[in-house]
Amino acid sequence: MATKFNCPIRYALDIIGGRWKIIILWNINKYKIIRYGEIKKRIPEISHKVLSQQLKELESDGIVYRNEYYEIPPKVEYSLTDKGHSLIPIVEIINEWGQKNMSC
Amino acid sequence: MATKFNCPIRYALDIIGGRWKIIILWNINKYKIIRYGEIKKRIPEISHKVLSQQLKELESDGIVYRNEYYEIPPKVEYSLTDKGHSLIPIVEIINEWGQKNMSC
DNA sequence: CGGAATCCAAGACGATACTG
DNA sequence: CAGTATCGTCTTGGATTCCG
Repeated sequence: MATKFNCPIRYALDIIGGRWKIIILWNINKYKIIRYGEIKKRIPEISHKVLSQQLKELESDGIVYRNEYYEIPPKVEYSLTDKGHSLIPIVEIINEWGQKNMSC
Repeated sequence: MATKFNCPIRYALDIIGGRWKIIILWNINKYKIIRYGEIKKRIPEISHKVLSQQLKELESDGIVYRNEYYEIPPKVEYSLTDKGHSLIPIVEIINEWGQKNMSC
């Protein structure tokens, strides 16, 4: 997969460029360990289907852990991998820029 | 428009979250002043229409200047505004992350 | 050359229902 | 509760054309 990209910035954007990825990382980092339903509650605009998809992609890119408890009803917790943690400075700098430039 | 968002990170993502925005900013910053056709040449995968759209959005968000020379054939140069420059640290940190994590 | 407008295809998304 | 699958909709994007 890495061979798809000739250029580092495109590799990075392929991982974090998804419409909700930064917001999802932002929330996982905030709560450290967070259940699926809790993420959904924090990001109401995202649909069930899309949230699942994006989490799956983040997992397969090695950004988040998925910890499944084999219970009924199911319980799944998400948290950041080391690679995921290394993205947090990006998330934070984007947030800071927003704070400085949002006029309200 | 700013009132659309309750949260800084969403405001920021609305501006830079577009599929090609970061790549476009990356290129404008690299050349400081760059013509439309030159951007197109640097990002061959983006179509004429989409590049125009994204540039227009970046212009209306106050990120890039559009400098039109009234000639035939037309000549249009793009450059970063101050607000646009303030986004460069974000672009660079994303690039750095890509360099560290791209395995090739 | 850069941009607007058109038309059409591809794919993203939401809603829903079903499973363990 | 979390995830998958299906389906219909609707946005997005590409190709093309025309204009200044």
